[in-house]
Amino acid sequence: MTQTLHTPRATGQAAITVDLVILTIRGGELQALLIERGNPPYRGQLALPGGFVRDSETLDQAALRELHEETALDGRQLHLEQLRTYGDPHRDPRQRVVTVAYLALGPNLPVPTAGTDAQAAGWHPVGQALTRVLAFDHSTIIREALERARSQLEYTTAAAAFCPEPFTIGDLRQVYEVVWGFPLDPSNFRRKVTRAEHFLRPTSEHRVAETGRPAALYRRGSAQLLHPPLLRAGARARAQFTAAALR
Amino acid sequence: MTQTLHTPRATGQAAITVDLVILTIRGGELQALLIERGNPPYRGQLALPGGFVRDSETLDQAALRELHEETALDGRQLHLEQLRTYGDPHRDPRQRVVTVAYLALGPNLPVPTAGTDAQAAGWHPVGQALTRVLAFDHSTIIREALERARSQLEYTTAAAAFCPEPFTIGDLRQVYEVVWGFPLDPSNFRRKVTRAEHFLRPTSEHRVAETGRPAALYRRGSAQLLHPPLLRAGARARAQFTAAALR
DNA sequence: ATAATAGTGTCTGTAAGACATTATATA
DNA sequence: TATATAATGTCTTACAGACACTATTAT
Repeated sequence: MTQTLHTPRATGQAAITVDLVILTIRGGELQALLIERGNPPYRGQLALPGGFVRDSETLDQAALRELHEETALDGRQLHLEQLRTYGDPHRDPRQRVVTVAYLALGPNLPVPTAGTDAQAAGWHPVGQALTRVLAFDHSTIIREALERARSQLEYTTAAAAFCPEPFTIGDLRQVYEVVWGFPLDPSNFRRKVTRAEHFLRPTSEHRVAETGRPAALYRRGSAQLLHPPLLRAGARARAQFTAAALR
Repeated sequence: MTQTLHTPRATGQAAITVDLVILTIRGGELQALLIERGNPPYRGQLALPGGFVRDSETLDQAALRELHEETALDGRQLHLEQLRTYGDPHRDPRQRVVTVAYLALGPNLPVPTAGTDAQAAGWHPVGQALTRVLAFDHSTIIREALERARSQLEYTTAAAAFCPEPFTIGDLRQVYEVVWGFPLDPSNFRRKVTRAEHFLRPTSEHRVAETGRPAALYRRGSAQLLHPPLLRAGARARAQFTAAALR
């Protein structure tokens, strides 16, 4: 027990790692950063980036460090949160490894440099990533991360973490559409996010696109939570109805 | 890294425990199960129940086992979910201990038996528990657990886990009032929960109270999520307004 | 009758969904 | 001009908050 801990024994000892589900939007698609394993087990298979937690660092610090090693970004610009911990005794065939999974959302992240262990790292559309067999229990982790990300968009302002500043309301709407996988009404979406307090900070600038009226540019506001939430339920019902009508 | 793990080294090794925030409603108050530590460090201080994860069990199994050891209940009747993982390198002064915290919600749990390590276990109102200094980082854990529980009541049917079956709508409303800490309109609450699909399963029975009209009895329905959610925001705003008016 | 809680009904304000209309750019 | 996207406005529906009113028990 935490309370007694008379003697340090093998019981309860495990290696601690952090694994990162790093999501970004590239080419109008939601993509996740995956590495190709260079060593057994699961050699040659895709896996989430991650690594050991060092003796001197907190779990959050370990996640930030791994994030920096993989994407050369510091955590100040993006959304990073603990997702869940996975500790099945046989999730790693070699020894017991308990991994704390983190979810990171970032804007237009760069093509990753070659990993420190000469592992190829690259972006993969999450749709593909979900159908592939990943190493360890990483398929489960990425599936739960995607659901968390979708849910975060409902109740928080996390969607703005996907947008490089400054951004338009159209950019922000595209984030929702790509992550949720169905279209939103542009008019109602605008009304919703502009009325939410401190979600968007207006600028006086505009962006001239290839075509169409120039769009006003915004920056991220101070709000973390979205009140009231922007729920998928109604829109999803409509999308399902549409999908049913097409069958 | 999880991916390489060339050599088993000290780096990343830690003891793994589970800690439980077990909440129930007793005497119209939200209470948490705490143990009094019989050994240093933090001897004599209050702490969350918990213990080592065994080599052969999953994290969820460890939480269920500890729950059974502390309350003599199996997990089938109550709500149990992983809360968060705490791994500050100095959270335990003796060695590195990473703990996976769980949140358990149960109906009218019994007075706990003496702990296996002769530790006194007992129920404490969460309000008091929050003001006391608990062992380790358990004050943080219980604070985050309370916020999670309050949030769960908004988006899920978890409130019913606090009610011994069968229960009345008044019982269920009292759960919300006790956990959230402010009163709800009985009429609107009834409309909300009865219209939510598969939240409540009606029975043909009624309960005759000391006074007042007998109340219809319900059992928990199959729904896990509450659509649309029952948000604190509006009600909280009213409560704050009321509190402000009283000052 | 009175008190107390259960349960129903109604009015109002807010916000979401659907969709029409106007504004401003490029080709 | 046509086309595309931005931005505003309008109508309707769903639902929450407030609260009046009825129902059914015990004292």
